[in-house]
Amino acid sequence: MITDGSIAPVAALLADPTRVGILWALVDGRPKPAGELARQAGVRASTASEHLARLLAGGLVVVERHGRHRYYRIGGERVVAALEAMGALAGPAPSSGYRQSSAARAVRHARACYDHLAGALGVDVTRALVERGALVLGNEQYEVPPEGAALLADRLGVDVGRARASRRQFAKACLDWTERSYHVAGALGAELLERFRALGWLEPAEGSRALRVTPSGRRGFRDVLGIDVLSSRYG
Amino acid sequence: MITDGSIAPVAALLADPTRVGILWALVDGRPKPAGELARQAGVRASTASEHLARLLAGGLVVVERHGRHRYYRIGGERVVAALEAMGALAGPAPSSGYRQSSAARAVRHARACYDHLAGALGVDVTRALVERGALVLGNEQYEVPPEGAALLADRLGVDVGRARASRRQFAKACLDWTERSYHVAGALGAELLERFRALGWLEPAEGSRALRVTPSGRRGFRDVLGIDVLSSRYG
DNA sequence: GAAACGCTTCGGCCGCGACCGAAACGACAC
DNA sequence: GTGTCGTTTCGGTCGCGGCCGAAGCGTTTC
Repeated sequence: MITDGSIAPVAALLADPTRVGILWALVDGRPKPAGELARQAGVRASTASEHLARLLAGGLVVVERHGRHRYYRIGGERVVAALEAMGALAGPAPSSGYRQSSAARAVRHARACYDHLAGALGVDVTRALVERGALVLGNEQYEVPPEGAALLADRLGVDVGRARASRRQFAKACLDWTERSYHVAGALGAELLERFRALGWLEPAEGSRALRVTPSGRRGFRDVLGIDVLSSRYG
Repeated sequence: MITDGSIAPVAALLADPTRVGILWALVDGRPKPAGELARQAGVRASTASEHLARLLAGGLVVVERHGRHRYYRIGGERVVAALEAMGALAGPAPSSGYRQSSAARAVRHARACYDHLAGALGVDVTRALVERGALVLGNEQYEVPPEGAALLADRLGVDVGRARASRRQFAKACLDWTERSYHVAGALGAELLERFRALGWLEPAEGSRALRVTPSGRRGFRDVLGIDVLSSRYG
């Protein structure tokens, strides 16, 4: 919102395919060195460096220096939201009636939004954890009572203490547009996603952002959280 | 969502201040002729025409021909959502901690989202109408029972029949990000906003989009809908 | 019919920016 | 120290696109 007329410069940052490619390579939340981003975007290192400098100045990415590498991360969920809004503008045919593309359905199934778990699965996981007393919805964020922490550690191997020690917001309650419901984000959301990956319940699909539920993941979600991944919601 | 990598061309449409100015002049939902848009954007008619042609090709605006005029309208709520997402990217300082600017607060107070009433006031109006039986929330949209139509006509002068006859969706339930609650949109939402304007309850503030509640509006919202505009929600 | 008006198309000018290769700048390894 | 590697900075080329004025097209008015 707000925006006097000043959105043009930041929109210009998204107006170049190379820069969009760089951002798209970063939406999974993992930091990546400039060289890899250059390779993925299909340009020389010098060109990518210029793009990264502009994205940095615009706040769309942030840097961390590690030795002689510079790791770039996405600049925040606002950036992902903007990418998705632009995608909604570019995706559907200009005609008014919009229907979901198969790609959209695939992504909807389970996806890594920024670096926490969003989409239908993220909402269901969050609800299941609330039902089991592992999460309590407070003001704009979730809390984890002591018995909840034990449950998360025992059943899922989640290290709540580590998430709490992070400098990031602990367990933000994030509203998912398409699901119209909350899911847990922040440090705890990232930790959950990391555990699901480590447990082999989720694995990256071939296409960039989507996550696939593995057979063992189906069992895990059903037995531990009571979520039936085969239900119609995920069709 | 979706977005293979194709968002760059549509982002380029928002990368020019003149085009953004044109779109910004259209977000209130009223159709405007090309000449007026050129004047508001501060360019010659020929330049504006080129911009409008590009916006049209991208689906960001639509045209209607009336006599020798061509009236342009905004291309849909998706466009407004994209503008707001870009504004969220441009507005807050690059540093992480985000706080609302005074402009944001002013706009939040009451605003014309697309052409229906959104923001805190839109949500409250919708809730008040639901409480009084004028609206019933159905599946993704509101319905107006017969006694509700009578109430809307008597107390506010809203012509429900005309809204129902419109080719637009009648009374879509639209989720407001910042308020995290529904408000009524579609033809009925536009009709409501029009009535509030005609009654003199709302008037445009100096800054483009914001709407101001007039003194008589304060009385009206309180007496007819039980909404206290002075409450802290609107601060 | 002619004239006025709204809008679009065309030609030309100018500047921004995307790209690359070469060179400079660190950080690490030996 | 020297060499190597990841990254940034610099110079130069090239094409895209925003801007205007003039001309063209369609509509309304007299």
